[in-house]
Amino acid sequence: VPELPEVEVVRRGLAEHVVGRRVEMAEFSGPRVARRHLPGPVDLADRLRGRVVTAARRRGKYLWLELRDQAEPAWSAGAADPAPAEALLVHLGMSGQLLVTAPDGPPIRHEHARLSFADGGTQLRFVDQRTFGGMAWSEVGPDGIPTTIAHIAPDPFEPAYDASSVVRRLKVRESAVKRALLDQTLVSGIGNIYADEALWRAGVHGERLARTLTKPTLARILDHAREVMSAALDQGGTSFDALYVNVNGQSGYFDRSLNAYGQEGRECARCGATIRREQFMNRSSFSCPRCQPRPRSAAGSGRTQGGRG
DNA sequence: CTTTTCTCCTGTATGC
DNA sequence: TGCATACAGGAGAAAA
Repeated sequence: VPELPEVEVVRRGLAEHVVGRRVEMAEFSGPRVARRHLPGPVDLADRLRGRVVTAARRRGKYLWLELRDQAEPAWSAGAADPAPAEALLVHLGMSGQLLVTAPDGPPIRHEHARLSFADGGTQLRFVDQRTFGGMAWSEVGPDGIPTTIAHIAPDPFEPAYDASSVVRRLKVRESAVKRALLDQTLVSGIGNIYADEALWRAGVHGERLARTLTKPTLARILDHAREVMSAALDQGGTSFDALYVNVNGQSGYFDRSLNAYGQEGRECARCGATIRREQFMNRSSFSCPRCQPRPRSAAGSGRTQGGRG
């Protein structure tokens, strides 16, 4: 499941293998992969053809290829402001992969999009088993962010990220703190795995109401989220090779030293208690029963009681 | 307006 | 062995 660190690994791969190249042709398997692009896949392909990829950028779990008409910045000659860029926006969803492959190979299973380049070199393919991910075209706003994801908050690694502002918004949230951490309009990049890890590190149960936690505690949770994602990114850089922009959320990164997520039945690394698994927001949550005691009253609402043994 | 639930999808694991 | 079911879950639409 690609969260911020995994998406960043992909972005780096794109920066290395795709930036600077001119798109010769884009092909899409059908409307679903381009469902966020309302004019449809044919229009999307038209918008990509002939454009030069000038950058690979990311906010949270979204990434995008910046598109311009030429590689050389027109403004370097000393004219006016640069023309606003456009972007091919990509979200990997749960199972999306961007793969750099040899040109003109046979379709990969679940391949939904393919970009070929004018240099005749490697191709970029979007492969997604569950097709929760997708691609869309977007203008880029004056802040450098595609306008279609203007509602996505800065992630903890951006200069625009303001932790104290996030804490203030958490302080008035009428919902469980884990639900808030997963809200990409509050802070982006955190998914189920790193939310559980951050809460474990902070020693806070995810179903506690956000507004009942102190500001220092909320700040600590956010700091832990950034730190655990940073550590994961350090480890994730390895599973990469020349022709393979790895997105393989499965094998490559599962060596991550997780303390809570997926650790049901194992000993808590801090206190030795047995890590438990509970259902929350119809998802699995993992926590330490001793380090992260449940709130007294049901905080998150919804179906919170674990139904699995 | 804020918050919660529902829906999309398919490979893998588990149960009877 | 075979078939049915649970599960993984990000994000936006829809509902409350």
